[in-house]
Amino acid sequence: MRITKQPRAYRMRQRAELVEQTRQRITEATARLHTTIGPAATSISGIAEEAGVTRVTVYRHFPDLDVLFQACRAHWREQHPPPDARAWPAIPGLADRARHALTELYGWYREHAESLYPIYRDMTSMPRSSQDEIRATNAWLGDQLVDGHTPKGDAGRRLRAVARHLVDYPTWRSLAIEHDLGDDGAANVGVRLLTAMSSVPPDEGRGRRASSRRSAAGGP
Amino acid sequence: MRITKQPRAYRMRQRAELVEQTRQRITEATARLHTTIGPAATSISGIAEEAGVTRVTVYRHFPDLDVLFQACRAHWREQHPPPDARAWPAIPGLADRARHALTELYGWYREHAESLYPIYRDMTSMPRSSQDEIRATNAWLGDQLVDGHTPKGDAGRRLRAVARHLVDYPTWRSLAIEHDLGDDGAANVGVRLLTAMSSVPPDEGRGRRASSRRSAAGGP
DNA sequence: TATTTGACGAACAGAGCTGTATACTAAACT
DNA sequence: AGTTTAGTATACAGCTCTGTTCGTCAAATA
Repeated sequence: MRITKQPRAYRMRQRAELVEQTRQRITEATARLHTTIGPAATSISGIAEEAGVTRVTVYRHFPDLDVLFQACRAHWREQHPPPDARAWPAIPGLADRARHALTELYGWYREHAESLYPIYRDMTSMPRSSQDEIRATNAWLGDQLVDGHTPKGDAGRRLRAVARHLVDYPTWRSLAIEHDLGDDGAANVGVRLLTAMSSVPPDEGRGRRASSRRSAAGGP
Repeated sequence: MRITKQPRAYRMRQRAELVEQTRQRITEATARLHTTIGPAATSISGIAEEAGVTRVTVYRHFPDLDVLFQACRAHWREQHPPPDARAWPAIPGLADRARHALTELYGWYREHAESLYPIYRDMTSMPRSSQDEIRATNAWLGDQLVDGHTPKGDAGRRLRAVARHLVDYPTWRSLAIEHDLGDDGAANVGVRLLTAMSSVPPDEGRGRRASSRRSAAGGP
């Protein structure tokens, strides 16, 4: 170890690249395991083996598991881009938007049903940070679905709650797969529910509060 | 060991009782663990310790884990009887019945929210037999909810699917807790959805209706 | 060419769980 | 009073995982 002020200039051009490749292999191995056996059954040893690397190497690259999990999720989503929910609010009618959005989203869920399954199943065995990230993403999705259609009071809160419930992967799975409605069937249920909810009497929710029009709701 | 035809009369009056007590302690210990740390984290060692018994004793009483799990569930449900869904079909109107049934059921879920949580969370780590039992119970609950209101074709199938979705514990949890609708709010959503579904045009189910594909780019 | 360093290989000590086997104890039984 | 047996205590051998340390190798680098 050097204690000199200028500890010798060392740039690592190609070196850095190799290092990055190793990091990638670890990240990808983790993603592969998370989407098959699931996070709960994924051990450091397993990751190392899957990546063709020593356990020590994994520890070196990711002393903090949270970082690995985040990198893993980021990598996977980059390779499997979800529908662009930012475009949803452009569709004015709630029913139209819901039909479009849910069809799009449920299609994506269907496409990656197997991969996403272990993730949601093992949610609680993941670090808090990852859980929060997933939950935030989901909440944002729901908000995009009803943005501009949520009145100020409880009616708005209820509609948003239902929207968030509908965009959740487990909800899709329950409707479309477990109860055999299929993607279209599940989407129709969602549309029906949202339109039905948007005309709920104001006293039907958690408390009582008047309903008005207009609202905003933004993304994270 | 005796090989006589009549291998010595041995009745075990009080003995049998003590044995049964031990079995009970094991069953209760298992229930306690399942409803706290969850089935996935419940080891034989843990059960033995919790029951104040040796591992060997657990093995002796329950060579088959499935049997233990079933006994455990039966015991718990006996101590915490769920609403009597057999009474539901007596209520003629779908909306009325749904309101009554869901309020009752969701109240029970609320009461045992903490206990049921680990069970459903760790569903997949339980023996198939237990999973099937739970699923069957749920399906039956849903059927009671819409019994007599299901037309012959797809419309009936869809309504039943929605009903089964609504009586599922995870659905309650998602609506009432995760998305903060509370029990009443969740029940109202259920009623709304069921009544909305019972008037769905017959072509809206699993049928066609093409969908736009993905639009790339990610959310947040 | 001499230096740096990422990755390897091997080992350590520890933890927890599994299933099986043994001999012993004490209480319930006939 | 003698027999049966549920439960104990203890041990074995096996498996997987954890986190850390240390010496070595080879390739990228100045």
